[in-house]
Amino acid sequence: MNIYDISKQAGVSIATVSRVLNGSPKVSPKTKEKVLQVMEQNGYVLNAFARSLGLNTMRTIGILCADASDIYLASAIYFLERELRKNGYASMLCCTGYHLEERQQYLQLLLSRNVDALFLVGSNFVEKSALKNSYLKEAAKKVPIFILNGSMAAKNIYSILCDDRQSILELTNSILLSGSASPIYLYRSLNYSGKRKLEGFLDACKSNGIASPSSRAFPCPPNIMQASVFLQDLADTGFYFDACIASDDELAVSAVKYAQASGRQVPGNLQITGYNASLLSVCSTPEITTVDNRVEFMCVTAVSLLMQVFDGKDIPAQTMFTGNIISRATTHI
Amino acid sequence: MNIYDISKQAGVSIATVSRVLNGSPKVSPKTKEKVLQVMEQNGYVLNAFARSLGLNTMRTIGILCADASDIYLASAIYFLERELRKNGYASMLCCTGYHLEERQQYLQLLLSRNVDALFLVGSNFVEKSALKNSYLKEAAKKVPIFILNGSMAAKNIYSILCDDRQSILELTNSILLSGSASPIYLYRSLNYSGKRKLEGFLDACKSNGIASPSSRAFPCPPNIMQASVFLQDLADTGFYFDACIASDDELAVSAVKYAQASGRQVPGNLQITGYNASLLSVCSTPEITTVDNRVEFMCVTAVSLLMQVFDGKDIPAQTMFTGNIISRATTHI
DNA sequence: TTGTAAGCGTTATCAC
DNA sequence: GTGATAACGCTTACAA
Repeated sequence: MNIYDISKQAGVSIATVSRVLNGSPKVSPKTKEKVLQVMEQNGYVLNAFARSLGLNTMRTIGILCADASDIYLASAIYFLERELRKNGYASMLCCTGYHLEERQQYLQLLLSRNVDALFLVGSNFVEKSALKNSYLKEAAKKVPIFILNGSMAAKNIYSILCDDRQSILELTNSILLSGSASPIYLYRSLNYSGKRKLEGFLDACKSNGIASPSSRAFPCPPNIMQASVFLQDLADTGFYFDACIASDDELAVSAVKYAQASGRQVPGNLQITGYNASLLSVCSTPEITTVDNRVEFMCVTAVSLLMQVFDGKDIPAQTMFTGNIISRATTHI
Repeated sequence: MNIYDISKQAGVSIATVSRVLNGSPKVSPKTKEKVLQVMEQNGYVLNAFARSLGLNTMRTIGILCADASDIYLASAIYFLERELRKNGYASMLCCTGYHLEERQQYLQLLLSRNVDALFLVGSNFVEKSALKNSYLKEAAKKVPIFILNGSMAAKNIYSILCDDRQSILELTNSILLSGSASPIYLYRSLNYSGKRKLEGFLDACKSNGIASPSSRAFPCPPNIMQASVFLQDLADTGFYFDACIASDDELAVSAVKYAQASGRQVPGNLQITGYNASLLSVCSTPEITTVDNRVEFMCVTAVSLLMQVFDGKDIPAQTMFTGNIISRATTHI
């Protein structure tokens, strides 16, 4: 059942059928009615492939992320998909893992499906070496690329991100102001966002006269228990700290677990903060002070910017917004 | 740049170019070499739309779920996408929310994109009334449908799920055996999986001589704090319970929070269990005893079954597997 | 307001 | 092995 069949039965040309299909105003109500009726009767469905071939678009956007099961990335995917759908675009999802080679390969997979644009969610997509990023620049020649929560300067590549440096800076300042004098910073990776957060911590320490701040920043093992043990070991070496600024909520949970296991009072003699305002931050007891980096806002904005690009408008290469500190029970702030 | 251009430059016909493109063995090495060289020189890329039109498939699978930010659904999406990609299929994601109307609408969206099959993740897709499920049967006439963690009998619809009833039954039995005499069951919704879990609880209570078990099952408010307050209120009415069997980890976290707020010892005079073996179950302190319902296994199996369907093989309409109780610190088991 | 006809870039079926 | 040529089902000038 295609538009030829419909056109015959309705006694019109295929062009008219197509016009009805695309809601053209240049069809008489009567004709339109008739055509729709015939379509209805025959359970006609439009062939997306044929339409795509003509229009050279399938109104589909590719979403790349390292791991859709990550609680933060998952929420970003959710919001992106919702906004895209509102605008009539479908979402093609691809989880790349954390290796450059796979990222390149899966990006090709999406491009080969002729997506109209790409969203890269998470700052791990931007490598330090320009050479390793060249595949992105190459891809950007075909479709606009949006990097969410990461940044990279190149033609047809747009970045949108929370000012993580500023958030951690303010958070650390508040923690120091509220009585802590020996903060430590805990992180997992130093991708773009990771580096910015670390900068925020270091800068806050410096401006508050904390000695050798970089010796107070620690890379932590990935899982909750391991990270908790790591802190216990650190404390056992005699290294003193009275505040843990964690780069994400999961790491903050580890700190809470460490505190509970070693009998330290939170926030009494150990303040703890997380990042992302995820469900994890309220699952722990006490509930964790964290930073809302406005995933929903980021996604809504990103989609809105994409639509502007499609409309041929000129948009800024980078859009940065501020986060919001959510004070809870693990701090005095 | 299309195959006509290539064929001209290479001095062959478009059919030969197409054969090279599709790795047909019926091309002489020399010709193949030449064609590939011309393609390379011109940076030729195949047009996915045209190919799809010819083949009538784009090797794309639609994944429908209520909410991709849900920690359980997110992991399912992750595993599904990974497995599909391994088999050369892309994934189109659509989050439907929890309303029937939207589910129908978004299912149409995916069908209109000509996906080759549909995965419905979560038992909320199956309605109680057969009439409300008719849209699924209709869709199944076009493409095979897989329901993950739910069940429905119809042609071209396949179900794959964990035996949640059995898991909760065993869990409840163990809890009762370990000393609790007044268990309560906490749940959020009574979709297919929800009903099965409740049955497991009720059956276990009956076989252990617990009086009027159905008066011991409670629907809870959605968010963590509200559910915790709900339990406090319940206790305040004088209703006694010494074990909380929760239908998911988040609800179990609420129970832990209630216990901590009201000074009850866990598991001393209150045992608590969750479900899903999610990150939430280890974020809480004490870590929560839970059921691993094997999301990864479910997804890997589902994709494998789909590939068998594509191969024209006959597969069972329903596949059910057992869960695995993970004993942690909130129980005596 | 409607119709004709030329694309869109492949794959598939023949014949040679 | 290779080449013509007909689908595939739609959009869209251009004509009427």
